[in-house]
Amino acid sequence: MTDAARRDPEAVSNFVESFAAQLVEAGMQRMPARVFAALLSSDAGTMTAAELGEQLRISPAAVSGAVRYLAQTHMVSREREPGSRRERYRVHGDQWYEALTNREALIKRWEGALREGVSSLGADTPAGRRMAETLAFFEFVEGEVAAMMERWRVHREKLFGT
Amino acid sequence: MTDAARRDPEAVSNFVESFAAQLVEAGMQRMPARVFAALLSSDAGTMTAAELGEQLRISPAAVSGAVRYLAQTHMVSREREPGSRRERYRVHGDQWYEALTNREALIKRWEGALREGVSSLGADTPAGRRMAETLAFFEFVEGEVAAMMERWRVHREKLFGT
DNA sequence: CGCTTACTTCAGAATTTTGTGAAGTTAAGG
DNA sequence: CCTTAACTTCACAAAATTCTGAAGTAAGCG
Repeated sequence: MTDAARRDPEAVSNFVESFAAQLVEAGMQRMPARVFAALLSSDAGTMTAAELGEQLRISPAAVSGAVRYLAQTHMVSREREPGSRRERYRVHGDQWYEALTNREALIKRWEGALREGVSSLGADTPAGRRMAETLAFFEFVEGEVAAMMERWRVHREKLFGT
Repeated sequence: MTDAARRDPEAVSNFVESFAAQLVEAGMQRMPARVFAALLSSDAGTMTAAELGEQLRISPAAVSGAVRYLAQTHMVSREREPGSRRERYRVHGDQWYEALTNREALIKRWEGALREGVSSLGADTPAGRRMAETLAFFEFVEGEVAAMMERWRVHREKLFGT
């Protein structure tokens, strides 16, 4: 292990907390944000519940809650080491930001609410027309995001190799 | 005014509250979400502070706070009717979702935090490499979003005319 | 000028959210 | 089977946030 590669726990912690703070500002809950940042900055890309609790100074209950949220939103995955009841949580490196970008369920619900708005306020009213346009925008974005992620994969390969 | 265009206050209110609830779920604060939904579903696309307070049953203080937030994030604009100190708040129809999409300041800060992470954890460590890749992703997205919005304007014109 | 209307700011009450300890559940290991 | 380790759930205390009423500021109007 080179000097550059030796991890300074304080530097790691500084980064974890400052990156987590940015995620919080973007609307993420505090504990999930901290847990996620810790995983992101771990060399293996995985940590156990105990390691997370120790680094972040939080209770097992807090780890459990944060991890459940992160798994539900596909930001991390859970792995069971065979023949053990210790779990490992992993950032999927190239998949978590796809989860971030792909808010499909959310957009679908917005679209539902807007469609309802168009029909209940009347498609022939100014407000109804405004909502129909907004709806068209979301439908457009939905299609574009998929194409963008495909271009990213190509771009990524060019930058970092296969 | 046709029957279809006559506004049923209860239908409007139902839509406002349900759309606001979706915005809240996406991370927006409650009052800004309700105020924004009310503006979006108004025929004129503008409302005064008094109208907002009455429809949403909230105090002038709450209107003031919500509107300040919405103006800061470019979701609505404030207009002064000349020769009056009554203000009108307006959804810019085709601009608010651009504001939603264009989280440039946010992304810039994420990039800053990640750059710091790469250098403090070491560009030659596994964690550093993971963060460098994440950083590249955000840089990529930044460029793509601008192009996507340009395509939207073209698409929009095709759907709704100039 | 002063009155009045419209918005803003601020302190605090009320609500909501968050994180903990403790008890509960599950499954490995003896 | 029984013990114990690992995670989960739950009730509650603490902390943070939200919204209000009241006081403050500014600008039109007489």
